[in-house]
Amino acid sequence: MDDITDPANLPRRKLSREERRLQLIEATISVIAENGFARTTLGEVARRAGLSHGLANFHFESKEKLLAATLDHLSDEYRANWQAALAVAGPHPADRIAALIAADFAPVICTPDRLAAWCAFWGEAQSRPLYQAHCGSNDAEYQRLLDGLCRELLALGGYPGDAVRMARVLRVTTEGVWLDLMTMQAPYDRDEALATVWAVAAAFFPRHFGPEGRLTV
Amino acid sequence: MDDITDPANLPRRKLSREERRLQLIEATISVIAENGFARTTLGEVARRAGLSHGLANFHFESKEKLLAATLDHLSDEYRANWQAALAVAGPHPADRIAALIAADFAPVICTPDRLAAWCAFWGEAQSRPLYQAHCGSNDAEYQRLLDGLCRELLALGGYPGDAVRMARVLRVTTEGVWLDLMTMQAPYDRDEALATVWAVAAAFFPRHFGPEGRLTV
Amino acid sequence: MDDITDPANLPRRKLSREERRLQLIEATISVIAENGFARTTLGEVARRAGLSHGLANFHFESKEKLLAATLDHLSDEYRANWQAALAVAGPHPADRIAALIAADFAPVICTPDRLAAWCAFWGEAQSRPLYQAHCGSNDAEYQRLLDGLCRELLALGGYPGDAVRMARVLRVTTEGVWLDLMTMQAPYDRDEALATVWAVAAAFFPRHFGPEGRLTV
Amino acid sequence: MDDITDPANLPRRKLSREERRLQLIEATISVIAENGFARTTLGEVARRAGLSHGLANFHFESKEKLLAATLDHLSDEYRANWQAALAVAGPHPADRIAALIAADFAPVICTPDRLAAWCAFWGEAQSRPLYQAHCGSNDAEYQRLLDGLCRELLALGGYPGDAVRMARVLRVTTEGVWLDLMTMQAPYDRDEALATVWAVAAAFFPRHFGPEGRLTV
DNA sequence: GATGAATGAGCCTTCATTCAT
DNA sequence: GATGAATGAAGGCTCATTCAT
Repeated sequence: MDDITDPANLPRRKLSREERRLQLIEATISVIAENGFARTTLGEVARRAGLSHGLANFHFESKEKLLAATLDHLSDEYRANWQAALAVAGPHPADRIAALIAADFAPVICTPDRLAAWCAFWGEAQSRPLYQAHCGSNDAEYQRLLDGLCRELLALGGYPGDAVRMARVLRVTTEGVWLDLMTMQAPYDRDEALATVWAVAAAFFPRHFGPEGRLTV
Repeated sequence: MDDITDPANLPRRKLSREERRLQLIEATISVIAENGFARTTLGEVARRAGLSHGLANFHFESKEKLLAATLDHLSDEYRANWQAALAVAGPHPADRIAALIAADFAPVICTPDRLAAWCAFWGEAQSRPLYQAHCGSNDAEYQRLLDGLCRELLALGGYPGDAVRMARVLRVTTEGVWLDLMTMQAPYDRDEALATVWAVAAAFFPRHFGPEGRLTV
Repeated sequence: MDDITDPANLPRRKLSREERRLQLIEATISVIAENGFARTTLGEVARRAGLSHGLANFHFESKEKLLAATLDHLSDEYRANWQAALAVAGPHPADRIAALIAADFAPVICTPDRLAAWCAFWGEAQSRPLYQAHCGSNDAEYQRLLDGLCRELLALGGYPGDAVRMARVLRVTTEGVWLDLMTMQAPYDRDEALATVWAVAAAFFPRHFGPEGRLTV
Repeated sequence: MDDITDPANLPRRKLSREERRLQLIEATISVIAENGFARTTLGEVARRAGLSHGLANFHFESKEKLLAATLDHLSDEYRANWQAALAVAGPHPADRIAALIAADFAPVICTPDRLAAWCAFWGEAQSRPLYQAHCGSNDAEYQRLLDGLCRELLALGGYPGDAVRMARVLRVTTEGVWLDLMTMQAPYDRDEALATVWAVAAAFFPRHFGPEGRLTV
């Protein structure tokens, strides 16, 4: 009855807290991406994770907290991604800006599921306080960093213009092409998306960002 | 009891089909903006319009169709706005591009409610087929137009670069700053938003779009 | 504006009270037959009658009363039918019983719509008081008549058995084959239905009801 | 507060799936019988079962499927009843026909609630496809059996007549007296109902079915 | 008479949450 | 830890009824 060698007992083996949480968070991203915020239910999340209905509540206490944890996960993952990219980038501001741009289209980050989940969080007014609470500081950190890099490169290159606006354009262009990838019926591919953001950098910093997607420092 | 000024008697006043539909659509935009897609209920829409919930179904048959009609309304309104702007713009491509950019930030269009509603429709996976069906052709028309104008201006000004990408950047930058206006805790104002998009145009077409938000043809 | 020769005014011409009522009752029978009791709505009845929604209530005050009037109509029609059949039948009890049986399968009465409506009224518990109130006396009259005829024929023919039971069997067999016509996937036709009831009469009164559906008095 | 005898705690007691399903099906039969098809609501069914309305959907997914399960239950119960009766009946066709007739008036089957529910399913056009899908095969099996028995007895006894029609009359007479029990204000009792069907058998097969409800083989 | 907009009660269904096992 | 039965609030929708026009 309690034979641990019985295969029927195997699926029931208890996973660690953290493993279960991650499993449920990934399922949540997937469900949000596919069904949208409005039709994301705990039941569907649990089903996709191959778990029972009640377990999601057991691990996260409430749907609200599961969504918050999901947003946290996405935000941390995003931050870790660009930080890793920065770590291996050269010291020149153009290098670092290029690294940040490229990082946004890394295969781990620029996944259909993850893009759709981001869009859902942006679009849902209900989630705005959630978003502020969980991504606000990460976003602000990113923005300060990009602002600084643009200011440095502006000074180095003697370019005209407003660094804050340029940083903003770089950021929102990325978000915009992400939206395109979600919204359009026959969207362009990830390379074209990256090239589009690169074109912005090339327009702002023509002597550093070449037309062919290469740095020309 | 028969006091016609009694507000309780007002809802029973009959309006024409079109007036009621518009009233309900405006209420829908308002509710989506405030509560998000997931928490937009027929009941709340009706309450905000000061009507009974049954009336929404009477006029639109279902929630789905009310949302579709709302999206149609937004889409038509947006299209009418930029077409009107084009109608009074000069023939030069720079004039026309500037008109299109400015139109996106017209007070009628760039309303908090309307921006939030647009974002909600973009973000909700559930509404993607709806969006395609109701805005797809308008979007495509806008994009073709902007593509053509960029191509003309590129040729006229002897600028380097890819017209399609430039048109795309102009469009997604607008969407991006709209998102900022929705997402940020302390967003910049509409003028700064417009200036941001203008900065893109100035970077792409420096001899036509001056740094001060003025055409320099 | 009030040109009576304008063809557009023709469909609006006001019908007499009785014509409208009949029109609505026929529509009700049709809707009950097709959709069943549970899905019979005033709206559908009005639509099928080609009239406006509110008119049904205007003429019948409530749905309940429309159904009652429909049942009255069916009941009166049924009664009128067998009374007419009796009026032209000979005086012999066998003649009169045969006339009653045949009357139940007259093309005017034994219509799919009407059968289905009868079944609906029988089946719907809710309508049982309604049924009693509106058909009870007609049913009782019919039953007394048939009881009497069976008693006479029993005496005349020297048959054994209980007249009341025989009358009951004749009646319920008719109802039963009606139900068959409604319930079965591939029911037999009206002639076979009539032959079935005739077979009962032939079993009870073999010297009067021949095997070939002919009286053998 | 934790008193297990407190009735308020009872509903929270968990039962197995099958027990709950049966409980809800019995409640459904009862509500259909009392209120009719049109006024059978999940809420009323749940209330009568002493459960929450959500549970009905939990166990049956939809009202439609609850009704289908109810019909299945009735149909299986009916079939099991006459099969059990056949199992203990003698081999002679008259014995078997008599067993079938008597089975239809067994106290378990011929309950007011169950009769009313049957009538409701017959009468409601909406439920006709449901009926075909769930009772069609059982009905056909019963009919084939009765056809065969009548044919055998006809041959054995040298009776004139059409076996199929006789079988049909036996069946519809049963249904008809059932309807009487439902429809009439002061119906006769179950014994008289049985005697009525017996009278039919006696008329068809006089040398086997005696006038006193006894087989005379 | 006739129309159809408007109301609101009531239904079916979904789903977050609780909790006995 | 894990399961899944049970609850009940809330949402979408239908429809009988009312009533201004």
